Amino acid sequence: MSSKPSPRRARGSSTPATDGGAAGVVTLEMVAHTAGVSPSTVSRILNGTARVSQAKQQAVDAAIQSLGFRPNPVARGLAGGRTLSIGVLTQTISSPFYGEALHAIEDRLDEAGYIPIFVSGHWQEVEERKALEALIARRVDGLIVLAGRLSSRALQAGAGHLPLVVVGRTMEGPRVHGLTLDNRAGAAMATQHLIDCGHRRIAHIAGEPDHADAHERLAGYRDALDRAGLPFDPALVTPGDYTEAGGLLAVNRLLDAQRPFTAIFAANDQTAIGAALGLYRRHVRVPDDVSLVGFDDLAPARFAIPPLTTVRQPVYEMGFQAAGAMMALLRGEPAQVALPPLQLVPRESVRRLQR
Amino acid sequence: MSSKPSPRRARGSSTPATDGGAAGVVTLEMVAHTAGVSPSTVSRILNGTARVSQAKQQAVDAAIQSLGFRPNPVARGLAGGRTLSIGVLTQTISSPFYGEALHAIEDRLDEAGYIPIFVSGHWQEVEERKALEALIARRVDGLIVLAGRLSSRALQAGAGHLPLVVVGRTMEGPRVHGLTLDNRAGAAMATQHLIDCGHRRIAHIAGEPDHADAHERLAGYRDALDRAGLPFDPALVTPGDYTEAGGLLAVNRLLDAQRPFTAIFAANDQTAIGAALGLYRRHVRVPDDVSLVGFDDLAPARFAIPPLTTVRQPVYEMGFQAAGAMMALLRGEPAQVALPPLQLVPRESVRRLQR
DNA sequence: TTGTAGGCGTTATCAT
DNA sequence: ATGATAACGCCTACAA
Repeated sequence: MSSKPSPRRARGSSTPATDGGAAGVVTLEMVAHTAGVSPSTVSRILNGTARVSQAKQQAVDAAIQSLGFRPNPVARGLAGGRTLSIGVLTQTISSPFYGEALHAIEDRLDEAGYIPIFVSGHWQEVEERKALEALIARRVDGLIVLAGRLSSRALQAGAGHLPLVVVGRTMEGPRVHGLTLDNRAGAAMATQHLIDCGHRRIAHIAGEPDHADAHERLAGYRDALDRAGLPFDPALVTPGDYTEAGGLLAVNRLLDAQRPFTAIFAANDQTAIGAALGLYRRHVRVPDDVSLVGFDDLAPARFAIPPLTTVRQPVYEMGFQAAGAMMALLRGEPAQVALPPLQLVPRESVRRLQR
Repeated sequence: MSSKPSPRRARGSSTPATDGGAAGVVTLEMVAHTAGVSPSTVSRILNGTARVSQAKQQAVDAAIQSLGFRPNPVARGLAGGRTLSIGVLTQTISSPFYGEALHAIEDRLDEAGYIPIFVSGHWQEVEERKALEALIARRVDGLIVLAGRLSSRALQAGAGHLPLVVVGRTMEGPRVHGLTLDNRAGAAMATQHLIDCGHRRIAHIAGEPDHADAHERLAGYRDALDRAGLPFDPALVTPGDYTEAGGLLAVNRLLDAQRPFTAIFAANDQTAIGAALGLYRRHVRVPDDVSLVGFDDLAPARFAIPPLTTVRQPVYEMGFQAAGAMMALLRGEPAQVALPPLQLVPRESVRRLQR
């Protein structure tokens, strides 16, 4: 004989419950019951896994409505292996730069019924690795990585079999996709703009030394100089770290070096804004005395004093496309992405030199 | 007789696997097996649910190590009802203001082994409600809400039995906690500073009309005026919307009104920065012609030109404390939070008037 | 202290 | 097309 130990909770109890639908208690099984079908049928309807008769379809739909049923993603994750969640490894959740990308990822994923799970790596390998593990333990269905220090190999290994989309890096593979922007061309564009305005002695405040894009931007700066037949003067290049404070320090070094220049191309907007403050402190006027160009076109650039001429990076678009690429990978399709090109946004921080 | 249909996947197979620990395949059952104990024992050790003998303790620890076992949160969520995740309803993931709070929440939660799940409400009731539902469907263990439009009642109802921490609102209850800052006092502080510097005709650019804190800041502004025996001139108060663009527009209105003023207290930093640009455009110098004070002390304030005098809101701290309060609620303890007070941060946008 | 067994809410396989 | 039924990986009431 089968003695049935009291279950932990009465299940599928026939209490229709007057509770109007307090979240969380309505199960698929209850839906099946009130619709007079089997749980499998309900599941099929929910997932479109197979065709079902009109009659049952309707009955189930009705039951779902009246009971206010919401499938439990946790149970789904366990049973089906899909959690409808995508892990997003970012560097700082509050980054002015990536914030917009996160926003976009959220928007795009939401469209598809997915939810992003954000974790921060803080630009540190160990943390990034930990974060990746946490995500995988959470059984995310895919991984989107925004920049970071982890090597591509480590990422691939870390992701295992999960589809992977990496922003800011070129990667290709069956379940892997990388999205990049042409930093070098963008930097050349910025520099060229200064040259077009008659500047000949153009300084550059570089980015964080071990970010690949910092090197690319420096290369773009040199490209433009070369193309214009202008000499490259190492004394006019000084390191920054992509922060305002770094820009401030850098511009002081530049000024102290006594090497004349009429314009500065900063590796990003934050650096440019810091530089602008540095110039202000030393009573060097922008753009009257020195012209300034940034890179990124974050919100603060538009309201800087004076408004900052910069190179627009389609950050939101990048996030959106990254998420889109992930959805494609998940469907087993190749990821097709077309990012809008970088664009120069002329504002008021550059002066055209008289001659 | 019982015919056993082939299971979906071989389970607890005795294959030790040379895979060194490819994430996700090692189950608690396998740990139990290699440690020579029952699964419940392993579970108990993992959760500290009961005392176990030293010997088994060691054996299990060893097994966990060697197998590289990581408990599956999804399964845990299903079985135990705890997902070790906290839902965080924010308004915009890329908000310069809440970004820092999110960062803090992440930090604090991480300490406790929890993970935040961020969703955005975009300041819209319907979205906020949807977001809340999504979080609950995901079986988060608690809810942290950052501002928003949802009424406290709706929040309470939406959260159901889940512990709830709300930032920017006063709420109390057994499983509910609200964190607030004294916006009114902060605004009074800012205004008082201007008064102390000799300003008598002080304009105010208000915040988003239907944010409670906008009203509080306006009230604080009036408080200071009253205390100093200065008249309140409605013509010197104009609405803003907490954005730079709003500040720009507002300052134009102020200037066009031809009503003299020597200082502006803006409802937040973004507004102040927009106002600064507006003044710059009209060739009104800050602080020489007009002094300017903001509110929040976000990063851009420090590098504005000139650096903005403002009232520091401990945003990071708020996020940190909110998460801490949640952890307390989860332990069944009352939430104790002590936020640092608001502080005036004098920088360079205020001029002391000669007399 | 430890083990056994049933259950969490779904999905997927097999059979009809 | 539909229904049983086992399984996903873990937790916990109960028994020992």
